Amino acid sequence: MLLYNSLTRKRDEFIPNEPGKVSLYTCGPTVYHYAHIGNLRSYIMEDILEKYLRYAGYDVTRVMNITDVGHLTSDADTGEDKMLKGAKREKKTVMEIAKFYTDAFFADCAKLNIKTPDVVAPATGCIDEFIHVIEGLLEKGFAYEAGGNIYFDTSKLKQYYVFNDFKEEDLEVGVRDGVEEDGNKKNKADFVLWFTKSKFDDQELKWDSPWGIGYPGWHIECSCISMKHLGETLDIHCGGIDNAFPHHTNEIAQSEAFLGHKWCNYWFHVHHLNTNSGEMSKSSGEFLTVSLLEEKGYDPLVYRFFCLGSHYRKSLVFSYENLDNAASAYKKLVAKIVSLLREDAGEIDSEAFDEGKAKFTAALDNDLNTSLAVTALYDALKLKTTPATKIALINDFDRVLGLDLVKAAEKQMATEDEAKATVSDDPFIREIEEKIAERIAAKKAKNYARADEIRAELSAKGVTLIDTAQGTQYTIQ
RNA sequence: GGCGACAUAGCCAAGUGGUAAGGCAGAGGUCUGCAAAACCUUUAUUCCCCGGUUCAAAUCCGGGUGUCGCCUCCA
Repeated sequence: MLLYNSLTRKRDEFIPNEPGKVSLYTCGPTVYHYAHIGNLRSYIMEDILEKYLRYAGYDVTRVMNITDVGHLTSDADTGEDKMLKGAKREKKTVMEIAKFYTDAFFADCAKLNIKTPDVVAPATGCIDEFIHVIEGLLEKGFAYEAGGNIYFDTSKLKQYYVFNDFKEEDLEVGVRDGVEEDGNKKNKADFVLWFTKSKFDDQELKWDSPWGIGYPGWHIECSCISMKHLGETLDIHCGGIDNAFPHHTNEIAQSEAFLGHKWCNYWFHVHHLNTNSGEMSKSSGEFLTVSLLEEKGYDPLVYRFFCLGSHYRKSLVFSYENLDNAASAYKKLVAKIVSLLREDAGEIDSEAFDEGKAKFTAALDNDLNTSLAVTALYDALKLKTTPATKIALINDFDRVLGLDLVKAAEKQMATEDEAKATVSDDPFIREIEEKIAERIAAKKAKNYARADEIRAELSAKGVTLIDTAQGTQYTIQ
């Protein structure tokens, strides 16, 4: 399998450290607010990666952190802790905020068929490990104390900028508003491992440490949580592209300085979801969440399908027009599967099955080409073979794609059958059925004006009539 | 200013040197009294631009242009 690796900047053949096993680490959310659908695009694409690795036969262990402390809005001591900000906004404690938004995050993931990682580790549960690693870095001379805080010394590394060919003198400090230079740093790129001096006296969560009471820097948590659960080497590290620098760069710096050897081989970065007006953000424009899409009548899986139509290394533009596009394609797929399920299933033709499957794996083997994998799904439906074979293929693909297509089709069939079988004990249903009978009679008598009138009447009550070969069917809104 | 990614029809996209897949939308048709659905047909002489290499370039090379991202909050 070929996988683009941000470290080498090309597609590399994926070879795990231990044959047959994959250790996978994902930067999880900072649980100070709801995740927006741009955040969730990353988790959807990472879910595809995880599921495809499993599909390909690997024994995968996936770990995700939950950032529930110490993530400042700026790296200098002047920034505000995001968790604290969230707590203030909602007049709750930091722990209450963390619990609430962690649950909300996994609820969104469930709706999008994103598998919960094998290990989910909140940062606040690993303080001892953070302290242990920081102590090690101090001992080895990779860290120093200044102004009460512990900093990582990037000048001690042979190569610090691993993902970008940055030259320190070219970097602009304070390119964004609200970011100030921290005078305690020896080098521009140094970063905080542990804070003891904070301007925020009301920082709720603090721990004792050899350097005084304080709290960890943001970057240290991912390194430590990964090492705690996955050991000294890691196969794939995932995250959004914006995290490549500085977050992942810092993770590599501190992990490899501490371990004294190469840490992670493959870096998988998902590009951003944008809107027509630019990057999606929590602070500007419409705050797009899964719940909002649901309110607007979209099945969350339609959003997943929308994401699969594009490649994870391309930025994708979100618009309702594009989502409608996906919704309509999804609906058509389900309808096709419904008609397949109503046919005689027949036997599974293993030759056709293998042919369909080969296209699918070829697509995903090539740097997770989900768009082509979806095409393989369409191709499977077009194969000249039995419905049983097609359904088997769709179910097989869905282990990776997670679109619940057969499930959705079965649900639709059940609704249709139920509507047919319902006996008229409900007066409204009885009225509808009487009207339909009257309309059929009118049609027979070629009284089309009356037939259309009845259809309009029912339509006003939210009942849509559809004439099919099997007779008139109706749906109630 | 520096670094990186990307650029293919109205939209989403495939394509990794051999003459432009697929999906959505649109158009025309078949079937229906009409709708709807379904099915069939159709929609890029050309891949951001300009050079170059080659028998052959969307694909390789050089130079531009544009969009997005990063340069200490973001996925």
